[in-house]
This record gives sequence, C-alpha cells and structure tokens, in this order.
Amino acid sequence: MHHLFSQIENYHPLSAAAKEALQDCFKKITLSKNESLLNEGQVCKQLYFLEKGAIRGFYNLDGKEITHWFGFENDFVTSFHSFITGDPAVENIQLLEGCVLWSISKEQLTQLLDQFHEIERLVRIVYEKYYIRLEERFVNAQFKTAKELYENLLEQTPHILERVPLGAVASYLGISQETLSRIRSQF
Amino acid sequence: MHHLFSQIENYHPLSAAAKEALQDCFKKITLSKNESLLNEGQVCKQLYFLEKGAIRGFYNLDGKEITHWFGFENDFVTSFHSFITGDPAVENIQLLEGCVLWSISKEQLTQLLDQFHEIERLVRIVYEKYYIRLEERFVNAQFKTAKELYENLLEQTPHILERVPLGAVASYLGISQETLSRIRSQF
DNA sequence: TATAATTTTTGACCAATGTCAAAAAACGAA
DNA sequence: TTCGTTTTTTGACATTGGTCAAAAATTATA
Repeated sequence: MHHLFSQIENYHPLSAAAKEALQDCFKKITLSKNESLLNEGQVCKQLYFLEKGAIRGFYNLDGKEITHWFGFENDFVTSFHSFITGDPAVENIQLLEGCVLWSISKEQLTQLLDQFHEIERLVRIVYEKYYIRLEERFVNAQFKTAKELYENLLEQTPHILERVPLGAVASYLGISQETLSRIRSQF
Repeated sequence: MHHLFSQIENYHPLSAAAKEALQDCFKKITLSKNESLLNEGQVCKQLYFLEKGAIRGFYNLDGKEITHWFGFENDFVTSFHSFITGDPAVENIQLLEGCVLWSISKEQLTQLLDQFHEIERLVRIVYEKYYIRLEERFVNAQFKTAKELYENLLEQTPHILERVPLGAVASYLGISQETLSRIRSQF
C-alpha cells in the first residue's frame, strides 16, 4: 500500500487520519489479461488505482471497437461519465495485461469526501489534472493530421506503442489501423 | 448577485457563511463587445461567471483563429489550463457580445478553498460537470463527420448558431468555414 | 514443431473535406 | 442611403485518410 499512498500524495499530502480512512476502503485486486472491469450498460461504481499493468476503455461505434483511453501504472481508472453521473456506461474496461489494482467504491468515496476536506481537495486536484490532459487530447484530435498524431504519441507516450496492439492504438488516435500502419512504415 | 448564487447553488448548496465569503470576493464587471478578458501569453488569474452575454476562447494555429470554446449565460469562464497550472495561456478570451460578468481571482479562490470544505466541494463538482462536457466534445471531434457535427450543434446548442459568426463556429467544430457553409445550405 | 488464429501490412480505389480564389450578401459607419 | 468592411457562399481542384480485400507476418495452441 506504500506505493498507492506515495502516488496519491503526489497530488496532495494527507493527514494520518485521512490515510487510515482511505486504507480501510481501498481493496487490492489482481486480475489477468483480457479480464473485464466493466461492461457497457453497467453502472460503474468503482474507482481504481492502477499499480501495475495496462488497461483500456473502449466503446462500440458502427461495429468497431474504439479505444477511448489507456490506463497505465499510477493512473486512476474508471468510466468517469458513469461513475460521476450514475448512468450506465457506454464503455467497456478491459485489461491489456495482468494488473494489480486498488479499488474503492463510489459509496465509500462519497463518505470520505464528507468526512475529510483534504480528500475532497485531493479529488478536486485529480480532476484538474485529468481535465487538462483531456483538453490536450481534444485539441490534438481536432486539428492534427494522422502523422502528427503518431509523432506526438512517439514523443509523449511511446510506452503506448510498445505495450498495446496497433488496432487499439489507431482508434485511440482516431485514425484507421491501415493509416497508422502506413505512417509507421515511413519511420 | 441573486442570480449568481442561485446558479452556484444548482451545483451545490452553500451555508450563509460561505455565501458571504464568496460575496466579498466576486466583483461585477460589465464589458462591451470585442473587448478581451485575456490575451495569449498572459497568465489567467481570474475565474469568471458569465451572467449575461457571449464569449469565446480562441487560439492561433497556422495563422488561423481556432475557437476553443464558447461561453454563454451561467457558464464559468477562464483559460482552465492557465488558471490551474499558472502557465501563460495559449488562448485569448474575447467578448462576442456585451457581457455582465462576476470575477474572482485565483488567490481569493484559493483562500476560500482553504476555509470552506463546501466551496472545495462546489469546485470539485463543477470540474466533474466540465470534465464530462469536454469528454462529449472529444468523442464527437474524433469520429463524427462534418455533417453530424452540425446536426449535433443544431439539436443540442442551437443558440451557438444564432449568436456567433459562422467562422468562429466552424473552427469550434473543427471544420473549415467553407464546409460548414455548404452543409448549412443543405438544410 | 505444425497449425490455427490473430495482427499487421500492402494495394487499389473512393469519398469527405481542405485550400485558394472570387463573387455575393450582410453589416456598420458616415 | 451609400460606401466600405466584414462575413458568407460558391466553384474548381487537391489531398488526406477511409474502406475493402488479400497477403504477409506474428503469436498462440495443440
């Protein structure tokens, strides 16, 4: 559990009391490749911290699987839309590798948010960070060419290309697998 | 100031004490069309609540002005990236109409976040809502055709088309003005 | 290993959308 | 109203990237 807390405290330091409370809530989960954390249509009631491994969120569009996001070491993972709103998820969450995760339920988190201002702050700060991340992806998606998107990925998150099948990467970038393959062959 | 608080309390109800503290911080601003709230390169130190009017955030890309977002009545408006990180903004914020705004500085907000758990919660909830909004725009940007994007806009936010020049709408959708014009003529 | 299943690459073709330039329309100020 | 500016539309053309199908390469399994 050390690792979990050292990562959490990168966002915001916590008192002993808050850490204890969190400790009581987070449950360790170990799952193997290809298992699912969530299927579309289900309400996502868990927030996960990914200690080790790789995960993807994907949804179906015209019969194709579109990768919405990847999660790697030290990412918080959930279907944010479903977790926040309580609506059924449009996305599936599936393991790309065997993973070690820490899980907390929305109910538990809600209680902690009531009890601890500092946890409320932690969550607020996490949202800030994730908002900014998403904004960057959005701007890229709107105006970069397929080649630029690939170059970006190579520079900023090369581990994605090393750990994830190409088809999943292509839809993550918003391009076809064939186009991604052709771009790659130019390098 | 009634209006401001009734909108804020749509996100999260506040105690009298928290409201008073907020009241002391929010300053009313009235500006006219085409004035700027922020120029690229400046650090955005203010968060605005837009009571009346219309605003856009835009940045420059290859000599073109790209509309990043629109703000209308009851939106919170800032350069989120710059406001959160303290980095110089890449975007400009400009009034599309005369506006009535309420302004609070980052410093003031930071103090309130320290003093009031409930304001921390308010902000956390605002981020949740804005995160989800952005996620929807992102998914659209990645996989919808120009025509679908226009139809979406017509259905979900028709006021944008009524209040904003077409060029600004086109870059907001991530398509060229000419394409938007052609699509429009089909309706 | 050998075989099957999956993933990636390649080729041919096509549709959607961008670009540039000019005309038309709408808007604003004198 | 009229003139000048800005915005929107239209036309011709180029280009990016998508689609479908098949081959090649890689990976998994018996």
